[in-house]
Amino acid sequence: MSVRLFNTYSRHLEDFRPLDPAGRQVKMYTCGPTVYNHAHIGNFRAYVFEDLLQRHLEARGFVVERVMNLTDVDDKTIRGARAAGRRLADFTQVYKDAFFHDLETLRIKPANHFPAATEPRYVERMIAMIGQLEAQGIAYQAEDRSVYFRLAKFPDYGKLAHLNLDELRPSGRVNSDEYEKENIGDFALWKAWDEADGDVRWESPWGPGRPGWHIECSAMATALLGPELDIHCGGVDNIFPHHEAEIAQSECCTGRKFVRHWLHCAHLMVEGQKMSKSAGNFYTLRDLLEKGFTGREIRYALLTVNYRLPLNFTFAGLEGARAALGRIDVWVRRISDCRSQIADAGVFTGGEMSVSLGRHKNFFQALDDDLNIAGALGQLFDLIRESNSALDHGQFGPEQASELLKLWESINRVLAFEPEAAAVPAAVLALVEKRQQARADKDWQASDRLRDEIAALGWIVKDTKDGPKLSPAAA
RNA sequence: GGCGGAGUAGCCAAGUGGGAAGGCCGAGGUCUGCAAAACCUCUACGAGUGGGUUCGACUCCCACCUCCGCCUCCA
Repeated sequence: MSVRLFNTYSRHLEDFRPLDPAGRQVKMYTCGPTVYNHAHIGNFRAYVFEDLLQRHLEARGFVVERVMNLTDVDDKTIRGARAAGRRLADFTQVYKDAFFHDLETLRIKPANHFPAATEPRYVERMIAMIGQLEAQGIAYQAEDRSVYFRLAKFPDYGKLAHLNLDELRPSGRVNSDEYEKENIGDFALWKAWDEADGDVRWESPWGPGRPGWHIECSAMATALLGPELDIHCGGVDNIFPHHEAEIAQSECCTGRKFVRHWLHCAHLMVEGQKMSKSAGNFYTLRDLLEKGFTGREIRYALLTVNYRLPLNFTFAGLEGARAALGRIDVWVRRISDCRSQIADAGVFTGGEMSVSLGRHKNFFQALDDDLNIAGALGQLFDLIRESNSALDHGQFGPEQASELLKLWESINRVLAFEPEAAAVPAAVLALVEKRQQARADKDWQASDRLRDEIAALGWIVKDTKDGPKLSPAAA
């Protein structure tokens, strides 16, 4: 079975086929952050979804080359830099660094390229593309000295969003004083400099200014991945007008179909409410880390709902994520321990790995179906229950455990849920030793006191039939 | 007004024209010095509401209600 993905353009599930004749190389572009503040969990939902997509494609044998852009010049970054009294590049660098740190916390695989809009080679390319559009009569400079895309020249505009532009009703945002444009829908390719921009300016054939937002993605995507992309992702709010504009610019410049598969993830709600600063439910990653949640717990919470459905992000959900991960942790540790044991012929009576192999296969088949993560996790938890039961009944030996761990590793390469292997301090190990002696002596008071001492050092000790097990107190 | 998405247990959530996955929480039990874990069992006679098609509808169709998104630079 092949990977099937919902394509925003066709509004249908489609078999995924990359352009590469060998069917292996995948060119993937993902819209990245505008670095004017810390990214919020809504942003990260999109990045976690894109990470799952990449990892699953890799599990299916594809080689993914991914680009994620950084928008480091626009109205918001310029405004922020001015308010902070800093140079634009210094201002955005803070948020770029924070962004990369956050990606690591959430175990998101780094893209192969993180191009920034202000890099000279990309600004040059944007100017070149605008020049090309102007030569074709598609771009024009208006009286305000900005350069616009002439929508009348691109009839396909609106097809991605399935909007009929003739029926568009003016919303409150449109009636700005942009009367210089030929058509209300024409979007900026080059924004002429004005005083509010300060020293943020590049020279161009149309005078000083800066690139429009949309051209940035077209320039960087085609520079790094070529004229045709296999996959382009973003949040649903990027569909219109950003991605429409990207299609228009790119296809007019290259004469080729820009993107084969468009994927967009739905928005996130917080505690059933729209996330907004005024509602007080606006969270960045660091807000949640300060509340004691870990990156992988947040990753789990962001990942467990299919990307096309709205996700209700709640603290109860985070607690649930913590508990579910704890269940996985215990299971992984259990089969790891089982593997490292010498087979006990008296207990081990033969395994039934066919069940587990079936679950493993089903896990990946669920993801093939437009990243059905809930279905896939259902298979994983069935696998956990079945193998736990087999362990309890002695129908499981080191060889089976070894096989099962390999299956888990391939699953974890997609989920990235495995706990960090925290090194146990020698002091804790020494206390555990002493406690074992106390238990052997049936000195329960000493045993309980030692358990408290171990807890005070941040570790929880549990007595299983295979001996004491340690785990960090805070997941 | 146009276009699109969604309503399944206390919470999250999946598949399916014919027995309603899975996770969290909860209850009982086995095990255990205790605790925890693990394991076993139980928890929606019903799927927003009302119709219709069908031998049979949570699934298909229609209407209505509610929520969410987009409608010119918010993931």
